[in-house]
Amino acid sequence: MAATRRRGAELESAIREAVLAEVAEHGYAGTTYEGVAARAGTGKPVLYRRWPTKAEMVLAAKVDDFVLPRAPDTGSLEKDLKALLHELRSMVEVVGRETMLRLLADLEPPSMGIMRSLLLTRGIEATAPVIERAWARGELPDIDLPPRLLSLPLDLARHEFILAGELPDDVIDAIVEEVLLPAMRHGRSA
Amino acid sequence: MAATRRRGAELESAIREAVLAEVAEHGYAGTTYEGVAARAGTGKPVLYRRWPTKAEMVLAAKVDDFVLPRAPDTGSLEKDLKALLHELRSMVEVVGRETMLRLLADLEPPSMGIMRSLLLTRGIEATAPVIERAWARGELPDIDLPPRLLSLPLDLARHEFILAGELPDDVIDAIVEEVLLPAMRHGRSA
DNA sequence: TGGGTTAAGGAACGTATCGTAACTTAAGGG
DNA sequence: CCCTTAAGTTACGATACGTTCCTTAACCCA
Repeated sequence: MAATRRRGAELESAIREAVLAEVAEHGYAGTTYEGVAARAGTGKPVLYRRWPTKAEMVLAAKVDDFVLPRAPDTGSLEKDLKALLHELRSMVEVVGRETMLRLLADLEPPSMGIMRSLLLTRGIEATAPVIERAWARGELPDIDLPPRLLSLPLDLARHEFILAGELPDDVIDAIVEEVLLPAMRHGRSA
Repeated sequence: MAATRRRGAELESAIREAVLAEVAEHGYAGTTYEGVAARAGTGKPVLYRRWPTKAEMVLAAKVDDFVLPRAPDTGSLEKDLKALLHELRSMVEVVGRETMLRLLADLEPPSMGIMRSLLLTRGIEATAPVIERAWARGELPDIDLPPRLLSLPLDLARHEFILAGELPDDVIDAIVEEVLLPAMRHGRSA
């Protein structure tokens, strides 16, 4: 049928687009190897050769959506933190609650570790510049915060999103005002 | 074949035991209507008549495992909080990470809301007595903490368990010392 | 106690997806 | 230009799904 036969990057990106489209259209649970293969104009064996499980296939297609949230310098720690969580919200909404939960449930040790450290590392990396700016402004004592405190903002927001399926503005405000600011202003140094 | 035919509570508890055994043996993903029916000595239609989805069937069997963690009075807020998280650990280990994640992913609005408010309510109820004892000891200013701060201990522990699959002692210590105590001692009142 | 209603028990169905196994034949490299 | 690799295609058995139908035991109530 197909006079031509794709290889390498061309094929991979066609598959990637098919995976994303299927997940967007039918959800993670409704995404199947057969559906992806059909949409990508290829066959199941081509997919199985690359990813032994659906979870790894979806993760490979979605991994670029796990971007690093970057908070703008708003002039204050409180506003920076709120801006950071707004950034995160856009990000998790792209990934989606169902996909996030099923990836966490389906992925096995090798890939699971990658995803976990990706979430953790990003959580710390994203918050670090916000803290450094607060130091520069004199809003926080100039001592290192423990890693757990650095990952706290994204951890709390993620937990909220996983449970509630959304992250409304007032919840962001409450997290920042009631939890993050007190903990960071008075937290133990590392 | 069966000269006798069970009904009501007798049948329900046989099914319940079968669900728990199947989940324990094959995991949530490996649990099927057919497996449960076979183990309970009944048929699939009997199960489908009661629960339209596997998630609701498992939730019904597991709901009693979502107990309220009770922290003993250890004499200090710090130790009370650590004891509370140790209690929670026993609880979530019974439910299991995979079951927790897949229930969160599979349950639909009606049952999902029940589970969510169950987690949230328990999280607040479990922490409240710990805070009251801290007030009595003079360890905390005698002002109401916002609900988000009350649910924070179990929220953080749950998030850790969901991501890491375990909740080691040193993580409990770090959560309490680096996050919970600073936040609670200096948190805004409600 | 008898008659009627409910639902348990059992079997079978078509459908969908899984994961794998062949086979052919383009595509790309030496 | 040959030769290795792997894309594309078809087909397979196995498993679980969700449903339908039928029988008859268990229970309720008159």
